[in-house]
This record gives sequence, structure tokens and C-alpha cells, in this order.
Amino acid sequence: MKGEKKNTRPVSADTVVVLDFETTGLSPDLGERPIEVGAVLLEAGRIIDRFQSLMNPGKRINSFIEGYTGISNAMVRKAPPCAEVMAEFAQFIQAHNLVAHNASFDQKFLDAEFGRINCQRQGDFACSMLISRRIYPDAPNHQLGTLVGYKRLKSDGIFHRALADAEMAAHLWVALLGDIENRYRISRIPFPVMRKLARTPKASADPWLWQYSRSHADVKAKP
DNA sequence: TGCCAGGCCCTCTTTAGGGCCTT
Repeated sequence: MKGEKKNTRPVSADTVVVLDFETTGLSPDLGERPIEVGAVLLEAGRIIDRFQSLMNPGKRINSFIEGYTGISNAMVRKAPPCAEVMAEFAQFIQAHNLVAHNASFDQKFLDAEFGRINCQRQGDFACSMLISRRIYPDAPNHQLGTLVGYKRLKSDGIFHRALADAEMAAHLWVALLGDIENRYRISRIPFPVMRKLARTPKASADPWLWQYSRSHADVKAKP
């Protein structure tokens, strides 16, 4: 698929790229590589562009990953190499801020692959999983698929494929923003505040958000 | 041959251990 069109959307406070990697394993430090990347560009809570590509990791995919993702060695054999795909992906994400579910995982792989092609990430990462743990403490668990069901979010029923997971994470991100803004009566919560929320100790996240709400009363009232 | 990550978060904690989450 790649980008539906060349992404020239200007970076703004209202744009964020939600991304997901499928990989050969858990850690690039152990030589694992991506086999697929999927991402969507959100603008003011709406998906306005998509990116998806398989890539050839230059190593065999083990049977667990083949079963887990449905991505086979035969599928990636004819795919472009990681370096080519990641160079295109860098054009897609530009300097937009980034979101992923368990972002530390995707950040590791993105930075490792960008390092291989001498490319530098400009946007900051926020983690929908860490924020979900703070905003949805009563969810059965905080796996992406569970949260999609818990919040009755849109899903095409495909899991563990990069674009499908990125789209679900995007819907979750929009739900988080809406629920925080409604619960704490904040008109628009900035991306840096979401990043700070993810790093706020879980037990103090609720009072911290109320404090933030009170200190930003000038933007509290919704039209 | 067998094993391999790492940050977060809770608790039977803090001089630690184990589950969660990502593939």
C-alpha cells in the first residue's frame, strides 16, 4: 500500500502518526528486524492518510511469528528491504508526533532502523498503553485487542497486522483524548500533556489531571 | 544445547520478585 499519497500535511498540534511494527522478535538488540510497518496520520481525531508495507528483514521469520502475524517467509521474500521501506516511512512521519501501543517497543525498532539509514526521528513518542492503564483501570487487561472490545471501538477483526493494529490504536487514542477531556472538563489536551500523563505515577494520575484541569480553567469551557 | 528484552507497576517491597505488554 505505502502512503495513499505523498504526505505533505504540515506538522501541527492537531496531527499525530499512530504506528505499529510487526517484527521477527522482541528486541533489535538481539538482531531482530521489522517485517511490516503500518501507520495512520490523525488530524484533529480523524484518519487522513495511511502507510503500510511489508519488508524483507534479511533473516528467517520463525514459526511462532509466522503463526502470530500470518506473515510468512514467502511473503517478505519479494518485499523491499527494511532500509528502502524505512526511508519511505520517514517521509510519511515527517516531524509528526508519534503514538504506539506499548510505545517503548515500537520506538526501539523505529530508532534502530532509522539508525541504520542515518535518519533521525524528530517527533516525540506517547504510549496509549500507559495512558490506558491510568484512564481505564477497570478494563480486563490493557492489551490493544481487549481495549478495542472494552471501548467498543471500530475494528475490522484483523489483529497482529501492522495497519490494522495502527488503526485500532488510533481509535483508542481518540477515545482516550475524548474521555479525558470529558471526564476532567478540558477543552483540548495537548500532546505533551499526554506524554506527561503517561509518566505520572499511576496512583496520582487522577489528582494530577484534576490539578491540570483547574490550572487551565481558561480553556475548560466547551462551546 | 539452551537461552536471550526492557520498562512499568504492584506487593507478601525498597538490599526483590514477578506479572503485564509489545513481536
